[in-house]
Amino acid sequence: MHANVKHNVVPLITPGLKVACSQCNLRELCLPFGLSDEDMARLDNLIGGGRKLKRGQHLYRAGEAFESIFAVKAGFFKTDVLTEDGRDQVTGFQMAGEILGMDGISTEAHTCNAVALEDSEVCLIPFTELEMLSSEIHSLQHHLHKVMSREIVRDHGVMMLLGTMRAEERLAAFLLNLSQRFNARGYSPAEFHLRMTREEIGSYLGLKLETVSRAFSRFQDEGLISVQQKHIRILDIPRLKTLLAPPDGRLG
Amino acid sequence: MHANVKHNVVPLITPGLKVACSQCNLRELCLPFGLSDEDMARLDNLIGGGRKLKRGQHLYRAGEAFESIFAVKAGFFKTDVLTEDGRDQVTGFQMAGEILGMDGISTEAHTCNAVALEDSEVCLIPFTELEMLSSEIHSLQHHLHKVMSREIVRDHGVMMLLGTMRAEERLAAFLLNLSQRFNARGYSPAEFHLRMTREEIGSYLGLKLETVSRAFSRFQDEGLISVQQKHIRILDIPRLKTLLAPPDGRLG
DNA sequence: GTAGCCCTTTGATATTTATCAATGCAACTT
DNA sequence: AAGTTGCATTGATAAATATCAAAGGGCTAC
Repeated sequence: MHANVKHNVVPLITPGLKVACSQCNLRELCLPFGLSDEDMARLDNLIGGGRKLKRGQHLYRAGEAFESIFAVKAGFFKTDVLTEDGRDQVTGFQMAGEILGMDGISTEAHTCNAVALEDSEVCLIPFTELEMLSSEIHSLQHHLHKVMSREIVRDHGVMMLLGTMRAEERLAAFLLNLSQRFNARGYSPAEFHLRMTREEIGSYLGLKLETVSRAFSRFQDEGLISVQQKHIRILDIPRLKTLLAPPDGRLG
Repeated sequence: MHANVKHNVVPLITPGLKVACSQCNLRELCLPFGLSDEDMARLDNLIGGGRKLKRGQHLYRAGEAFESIFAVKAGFFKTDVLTEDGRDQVTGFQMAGEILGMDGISTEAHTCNAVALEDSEVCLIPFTELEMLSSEIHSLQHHLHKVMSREIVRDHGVMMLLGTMRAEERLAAFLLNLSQRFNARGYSPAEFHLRMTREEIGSYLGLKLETVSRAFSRFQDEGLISVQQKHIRILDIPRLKTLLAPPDGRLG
């Protein structure tokens, strides 16, 4: 009775196998998107072996030298930024097929922490080698740029969320985003298991954990979702979506 | 009596001249950073002529086809995202030497609007050509990646601001950020002219314009700054910085 | 030069979210 | 199996910010 329930075809994870983009079920979501077989073989060649992490382990920490980016092969991560004065902001949650570590390129050092929220596995992509290969393979270069750009666009979405939405709107947006991403990976969009705590959700959404908890309870009372600890079932996706679009709209 | 007052050497703008990275005073802040003379000449060659914009004009709009990124040569811009339901979030303010438009790479269409907040000039950098050239010039490729990564890091900083700071902290961070960027361009870090309205500041900071106005007034009452409409003079930078670091610290 | 408009400021009040506190639940350990 | 610990829920209250409203100031355009 545990989420996530597979609801259709795509077999997702083949744990224990040697990393190889050409064999990976995530290739359409990940860096090798659109490469020819030949080019994919060259990419395979530069990608370092996979690395497994236990829940709670850091993939990298702020300040560490930047050498690679990472593709999530299985599992679930959070990234967060910590300032000297003790502020802590979760900047994202990453799942299979998503790329981690691009923040480190600018300063040659990671600027945030990446932590596995469940037992996970990543592919290691040495960045200098990736740049070299992408000079030769135009579609790889372009796709890398798209991935980085997509991250910028995603960040703008988070700014929108933090800057303009109230607590329940933020949580609705968060749930719908997770739902859509699980769906894209062949999991149920309606029923899933949260890997993060209320506090981590709160940090991501700019809310306190109590506020997150209350919003969950309210959604449950209203029949939008059912919540049992970390197990979420979305009962009414359309109505959840309407929470994001104020009916009359502060359209000023 | 108008800001911004030049406080040292760097002559910044040479309006009317043909764009040429090799002649540009911004080259150390901008894309050609670190290129040899020869490579810079090649970059010169691909950069389309400059484009001038009057205050209020759009450089691009969300939905338009993406073809180029832009380097701000002179002036001041804002970028904002608008959703169907009427939410409006300013995602950044850009000044000389900064790059605009990288959000458009991922979908081949711009995802936000860029508007000149004063009469401005940009260099047009056709992206396909830039990719081709950067395949050949490794340092250009790497610097482009750094610029994109820097944008991601900047966005994380904004998330931190929106997610963890209260109104006065946000405004202090905003002013200190502007101060530092003006300083880096040879302008006074203590005295400058805001190009944006209180509402635009508020949108960027996730606050209502009245809250921004009150925070300005409070800072003035406390002798931290002097405000006269859009003219800002920072009187006590160190004390403004302490506003960002809560003395005891919510260091939980 | 002047009228009009937009921007800004300030006050009073309402709303939202945080804080403080206590209890309950569940998984993990021993 | 019981105890421990961390996580989640819920309630009462406080604090922060938004909203509504009105008036003043400065810039722009005519």
